[in-house]
Amino acid sequence: MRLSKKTEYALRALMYASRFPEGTTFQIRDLAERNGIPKKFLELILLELKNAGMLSSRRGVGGGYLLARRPDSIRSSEIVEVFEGPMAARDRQKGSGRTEKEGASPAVSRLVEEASGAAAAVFSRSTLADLVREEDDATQRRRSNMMYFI
Amino acid sequence: MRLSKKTEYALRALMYASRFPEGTTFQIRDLAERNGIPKKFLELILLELKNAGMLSSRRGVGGGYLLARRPDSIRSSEIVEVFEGPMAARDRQKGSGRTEKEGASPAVSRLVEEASGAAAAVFSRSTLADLVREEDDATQRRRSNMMYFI
DNA sequence: CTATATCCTATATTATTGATAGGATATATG
DNA sequence: CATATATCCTATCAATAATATAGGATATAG
Repeated sequence: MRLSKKTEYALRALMYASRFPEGTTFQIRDLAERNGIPKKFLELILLELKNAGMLSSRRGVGGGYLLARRPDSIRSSEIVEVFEGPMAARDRQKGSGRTEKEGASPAVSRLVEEASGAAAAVFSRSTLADLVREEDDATQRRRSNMMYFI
Repeated sequence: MRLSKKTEYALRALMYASRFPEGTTFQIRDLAERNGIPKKFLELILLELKNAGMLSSRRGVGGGYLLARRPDSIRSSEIVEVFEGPMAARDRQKGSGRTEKEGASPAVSRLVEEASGAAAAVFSRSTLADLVREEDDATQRRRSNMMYFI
């Protein structure tokens, strides 16, 4: 299972956004520079996240982006699905959907959907707040380990 | 989660192979024609499956391919991994592996690996024999449904 | 009015996937 | 041994998707 750069950048961007106090904005330029993400590419991504309702923005001087929802209310699965599309095909009504692939085997399709569902469940159990917390913990652990060598 | 055409064709090919009595061969041409798979493309796929030890072959007149192992001993995960690569990064020894992506967040990497692992587990629980059986059941059910409308 | 920063659409670039091409090699059979 | 058959192998092409850049339009604070 591989995430596209877009998704990876989006996750990192939202983690970055989570670190700002509620109501304060950050600028694309800073986010891009500090995280080594191409600025123009990042613009497109933040726009999509805004359209998905996870970010909001203020234009013009002193403007920027900010989280539109609390980090603990944003599931990782929501973020991933913005860029990777729906992870498991769901609520298809029989006959109407374009679920019927050309020569696809029903058994194979079913297996793939089960696997997708299992992966989706993992992303659903994780929130943006979890990711930020885990990242901080990892950084903390790294610091402690270094202390041993002083 | 999406499987490449190669993987999809490989699964279908092995299911096809499973339906032949042990020790008897089938030809690429027939498999390709009956399943709507480009013949030359299929050649490459069967060759990879042979190199992976799932098929064996006899060349020349009267030759062809045949399963090298019993269908119930071949996990779907093995087949998928031939074409999609290892599903979950495992047994990496610290420092030596090329697991360190450029600006990747540890928390994100960990999440992706957990999701991959969950998907991989699903494929691991399924065997080629399961797929064939399920396919037959589905076909049977479709027939029964049709009977209602006579 | 001007500097700033998001918004929007189009295009370019690169990588991956899907598919073809053409012959080399092995082998059963007459 | 000649021939037809079928796998084996490597190279290349074509189509698509992913990644990235370009250039301005629009809004807004001061």
